Order: sequence, then C-alpha cells, then structure tokens
Amino acid sequence: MSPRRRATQVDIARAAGVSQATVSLVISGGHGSEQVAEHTRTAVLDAATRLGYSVNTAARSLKGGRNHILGLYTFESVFPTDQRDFYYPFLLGVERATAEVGYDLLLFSSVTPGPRRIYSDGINRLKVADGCVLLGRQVDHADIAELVRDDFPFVFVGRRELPGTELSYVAPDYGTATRDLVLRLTGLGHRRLAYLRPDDDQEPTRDREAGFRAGVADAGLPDQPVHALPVGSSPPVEQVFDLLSEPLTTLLATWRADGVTALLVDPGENDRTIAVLEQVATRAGVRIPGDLSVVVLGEPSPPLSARGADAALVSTRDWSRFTLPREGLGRAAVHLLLDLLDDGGPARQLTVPCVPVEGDTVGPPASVAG
Amino acid sequence: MSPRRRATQVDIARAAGVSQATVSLVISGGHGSEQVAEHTRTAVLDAATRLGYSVNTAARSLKGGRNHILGLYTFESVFPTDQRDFYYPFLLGVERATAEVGYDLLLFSSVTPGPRRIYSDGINRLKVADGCVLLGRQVDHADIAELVRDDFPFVFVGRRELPGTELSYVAPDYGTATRDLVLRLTGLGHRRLAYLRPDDDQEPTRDREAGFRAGVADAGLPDQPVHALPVGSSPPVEQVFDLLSEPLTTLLATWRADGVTALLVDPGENDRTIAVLEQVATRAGVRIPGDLSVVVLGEPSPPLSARGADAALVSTRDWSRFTLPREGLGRAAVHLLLDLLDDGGPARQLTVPCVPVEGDTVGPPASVAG
DNA sequence: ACCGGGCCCTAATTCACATTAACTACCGGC
DNA sequence: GCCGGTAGTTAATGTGAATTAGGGCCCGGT
Repeated sequence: MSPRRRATQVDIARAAGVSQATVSLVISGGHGSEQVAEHTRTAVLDAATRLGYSVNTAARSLKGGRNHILGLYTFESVFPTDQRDFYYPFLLGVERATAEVGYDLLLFSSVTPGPRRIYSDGINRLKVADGCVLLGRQVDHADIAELVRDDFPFVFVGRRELPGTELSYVAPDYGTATRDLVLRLTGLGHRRLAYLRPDDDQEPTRDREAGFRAGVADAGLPDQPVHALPVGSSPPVEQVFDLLSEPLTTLLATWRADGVTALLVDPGENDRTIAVLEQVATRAGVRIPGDLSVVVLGEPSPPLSARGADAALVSTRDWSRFTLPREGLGRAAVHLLLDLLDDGGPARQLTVPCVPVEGDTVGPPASVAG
Repeated sequence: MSPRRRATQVDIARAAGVSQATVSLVISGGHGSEQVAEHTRTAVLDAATRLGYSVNTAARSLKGGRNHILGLYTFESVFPTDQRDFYYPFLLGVERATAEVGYDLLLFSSVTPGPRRIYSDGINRLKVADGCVLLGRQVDHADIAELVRDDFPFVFVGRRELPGTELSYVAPDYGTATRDLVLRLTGLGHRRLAYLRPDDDQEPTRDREAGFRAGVADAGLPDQPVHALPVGSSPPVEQVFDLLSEPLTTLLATWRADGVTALLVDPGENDRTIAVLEQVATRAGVRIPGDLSVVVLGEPSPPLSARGADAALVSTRDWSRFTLPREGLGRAAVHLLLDLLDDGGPARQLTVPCVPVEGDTVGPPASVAG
C-alpha cells in the first residue's frame, strides 16, 4: 500500500468542487464562514470529513494563525517525581483551565534545560503553540529575553522580573498575606516580632519582607528585627541541621532576651528551617505557641523522600500559615494568557490571594496570657 | 520601535553573503555540512550567532511533514482526581519517554467532558500530532475504527481488540504472570486450586484466566474450578459488601470441603472482592495463608476516597500478587509509536512483563505444612 | 586549448495554509 | 442600458526552511 498522504485543503477543494481558499474560509470557521453560502459550507465540511482532513498546525502557525494549542514549558521535568506534590496542582489548574476554554495543552519536554544552543532546537519550539505558560524556578534569563524579542505571548507562574522589560505573570500575593499575618499577631497583643528569611535575593522573599514591614508600620510599631539565614539550596540534606541549629539557638536566646513573642518565618524554597527551629526550640525549653508564637509565610517544604536524613527534618506540626492557591494560579495563568492573545496588549500582571490556615502555633503573647 | 522581526535564514544569508540554501545546509548540519567549505561554514555560523538566529520549527515541520509532537489522548480526564494514583505512572512514563526521544507531548483536553469522542465536529483533532498514545477504559469503537481508516498512527496502552482490524497496543503480560503464580503455588505443593474472576468479558480477564489454565496444565494438574462473581462496576459501594459476602461465604465453604488450598483472585477493575473475601474468611475462621493461600492477579483497587463506606472495603494486607509496570507501559507505548512512525508498517503489539510481589498471603498447603 | 570531473554553491521549487485584492454574477434603481 | 452595490468565490501572494537539479570554477590530463 502506498504511503497515503494526509489530506490537505487542496484535496478537499478538489473533492468539493471549490477553491482552496474557500476551504480555508470554512475550516477556520468564525470570521470567514459568514461569507460562504450555506450549501458550499456543508459541501466542504462533508468532503473534509470524508477525506479525514485535519489542519496542519505547522502550516497554520507558519502563517501566523491560531492553533488552539497552549504550551506549558517547565524549567524542570513536567512530571517531577520528587516535587510531584508541589507541582501537581499547578499542572491541574493549567490543564483544566485550558480544557475549559477549548484549547489543547502542549507539554514542552523536548527542550532541554541548561545552556541553550542556538543550532539545536531551541526555545523557539514554543512557537508551535499560540502562547505559553512558563513554570519553574531555574529561569534562563537569556531565553526569556529571546521570547520577549520574538514578541511571543507567554505568562509566568510566579513573579518574574527582567530589568528593562515588563513580563506577564500571575503570582501569589505574598505581601498582603504576610501583612495580614502581622496584623493578626499584633491584634493578639504581640508587640515585639522577629522575622526570619533565607539569604537569597528572590522576588518572593522580598515581597514577604515588604509585607512584613508594611504590617509593622500599619500596626504603628517601630521597625522590627529581620534576620537572614544562609539556607541556599546547596547544602546536602545531611548537613542542614548542623548548619542551622547553632545560629537558630543563638537567635532564639536573643529573642527571648529582647522580649520577642512572635516569629514570622519565610520558608524559602526547599529549606528545612522550620523543622530545625522546632527541634531547637524544644531543646531550649521554648514552647510554641506558649512562649513564642510562630507563623510560616507559606508552606513548609514537604520531604523529598519518605525516609532517610531528609524525613527527619520534616515537621508534622500544624503551623499557622498561609498556602499558595496553586491550582488557582495555574488557572489564572491560562486566562491571563488568553487575554494577551486576544487583545495583543502589553504585558500585565495578576496577583491571586493566598489562603490563610489557622493552625495551632499562634496564641496571645505570654505577658498578656500570663 | 518597529516590531522587530526575528532573524530568518534569508537574513543570515544576506549578512554572510551566501544564499539561503547554503545557510540551510550549514544549520541543518549533518548531511549538507560536508558539502560546505569550512570558511563558508564559519561565516554562516558567525552571522547566525550575531543575529540571534534560531530555527523556526513550524517551517521545518511544514517541509518535513513531522511536527515532532506526540499526542496523548485519554478517554477520561487526563488528571482525574480520584484515579490520580492509578494513572499518574502512565503519564510519567509517556512524558519521560517522549522527552527522551526529543518530542513534545500534546495533551488533548479540549475535547468535551463526559464520554469522550475523538471526532467531535467531524474533524479529527488528534492529527495535529504525528501520532498518538491512547489511554483509558471507555473506548469509543467508532472513533477507533475511524482512526484506523484514516491511517493515523496510534498506540493503545492496554490490550485492545477490534474485530476485523489489527490495533497497536502495549499490554501487561497478565497471562504469563498468572501462569507463573500458578507454578509458584504448585511448586509449594498445592494441588487443588480455585480461581475467582469478575463476570465481565474484558480482554485482561480472559488473559488471566487463560494463564491460569495454562499454568494448571503445565503443572500436570486436571482442570481446576473457575468461578465468576457479579462485580460489574455498577453497584454503589454501599451495596458491594452485601452483594458479595453471601456468595463468597458459600464458595469458601465449598472450597474447604473440596480440599482447595490456594485461591487466585482476579481483582477486576474497580472491585472490592479482595476486601470482602478477607472479612468473610476472618468471620469463617479461615486463616490466610495458614488455611488458604491467596494470590491477587494484579493490584487490589485503591480506595476512591479516604473515608466513607468505600474506605472500609479496602484491605491493608500485603497480598501476594503482581503489579502492572505502569511507567514501563507508558514508555513502551511511546517507543512502539515511534517505530510505527518510522517504518509506517502494520499494527503491532508489545507485552511488558508484570512485576511479582512476594507478599505474605502464600504458604505451603495445610496438609503439607501440618 | 580543450575536455572531464570534482567541489561549492545557488536558483528554483515545494510544503499547507491564511489572507486579500480582484473578479463574476446578479439585481435593483433610475 | 448603465451604474453601483453585494454576496460568493477565486487567483495570487507570503510564510521559513529543506531539497534538488544544475551551474560556475578550478585543476589536471591529453
């Protein structure tokens, strides 16, 4: 049997006795359809069905049309095993929203992360989709710049900034969520707060800290101490405890001496500060929340594996905190992307509120309670 | 600022003082590169780098006929909440294998919820991909027939058969796995076996039973009893126990009377036979494996939800069984699909061995042990 | 000189589709 | 009968890259 060629619009045109242009008008639906007589329309659709036609997306996107495909590019594996629980809701949100608006979702897995080579299939592979949702932490700035230069529509999940350009993104509103937590604490009577954050320089870290300062100001308090801990993602899990326990013990003593009654902890990306803090506090006889109220500005990292050194550094307490609206972020990203596609406007940003979790690590300050 | 167009091969050609064809030869590497003088080569590559060139894959696939996109179509939702744990490994396998071979993965979600059809408006969406992996139980036969007619390359995960046509699929080798379990039991000294299966007429059910009969024959035993239980997916969970406990109690008594020392249970798709059997056996004072060895031909169904009537029908025993190589099936499907694409040959099938799990519900027969 | 034959390179074509200007009937108004 | 409008269709063009047939050019052999 001959290798049967896929049917093209020309084939349909021939079969229906019209021109290829007419076929295109009918197939692309919407706009052009109104200019085509009904009987021609049905004749064309008939022939299309008969010949098993389907559009060639390559040709369509070459010409600049719509594919009804949204891309999802992740800077890590799309179905990561380790972080499955973390990424899954994002995927879910993106997939569902995509389906709801009648698009298909293209997972870009073929693009290898890391230093991109121009002459291999690069990131411009994204262009087979109408637009793209980008997900992941290890962002390659050069790639992004290239996308911007190409004027390709994309939306980040998570706040991203690139000097000199406006990027589109959806981001959790860490700032407001943190501010609200500060106000909750001050509302309970806390007057001396401490703030603990990783020593990185990421956007989310800055947002939270800004929220903290804003909350402190709103509550009419003077500036409160902020401490940065060296918790880059680099140290192996085995060393994390040794690395953190000493500085945390020292800080704990200082706070007690200074009359600090509440602590806000930015959990960073992958760090184990919370777990170490819990152990250090127990050892020092500091009860949470009896002696010290603690809130987590996000979600404590889940264990990377179910056992081993890492599992020991996972806390099981029900921390007072807020959570990321992960599925909501995925959905919002899709909708923002569609907006961009429709009006071709400038980059825009969207924030989605975080969800507060009551938890049981917050109480009134000791001086008030006692 | 003018909307800066991205660089094309023509631009590079102009910059390097050569023709577009030469640029193509250099960029595409491999074949043509050998025909291009070294200094021309470097000049072209230079210009390409300078202009920030990258290939337009849309154009490339237009010409080449390949999109480098594999589709994944599921007859149920791609990310179902309750079956997440079941489907996830398939997705993982498909995604990883797809990435490894340099393809992207297109999830067909645009199709309306409910019973999913491939040909919705008469036009086949799947064809935007080079080929497609199909996943799910509720298969629409008309759609499949249409795909076959269109000569569209696809591979099923799970054994599928359509009268009159050969379909491509990858399937777990239930037959061999079941046979091996029979031989393990007879190797331990069991001489009277019983076999329990759902009363459906699905391929996997038949495969297992055939494996059972083969094993029995291989062991030199006469035919052993086979019982079908009415466990279609229809009855609501609340009634399952009532429905099954009586016939199982009766069967159990019969087996005991007949000297049956080992039981093989086909767990079907969604059924709770194992859990009911466990409860009934306990009530009747039959110890597993002391009085009766039991093997499960697959994996006991996970609970649909964490609590409620359903959770009570989930067994926590470590049944002797075999498991589906789910990620492996996903991977195998992708590779089989690629083979089909490359040689355009006829449909073919692939079986993947199941993984035996030791478990603790098998022992020597009582008469031997005692 | 002329021819033959590699070696590099180019012009032209092809791929499937979208878009647009133009063209053809057809019809009503005057 | 002419003008002008409109609905329906078409021919032509553009999109970026791959491929192929062939065309210069140089060099060695005769």
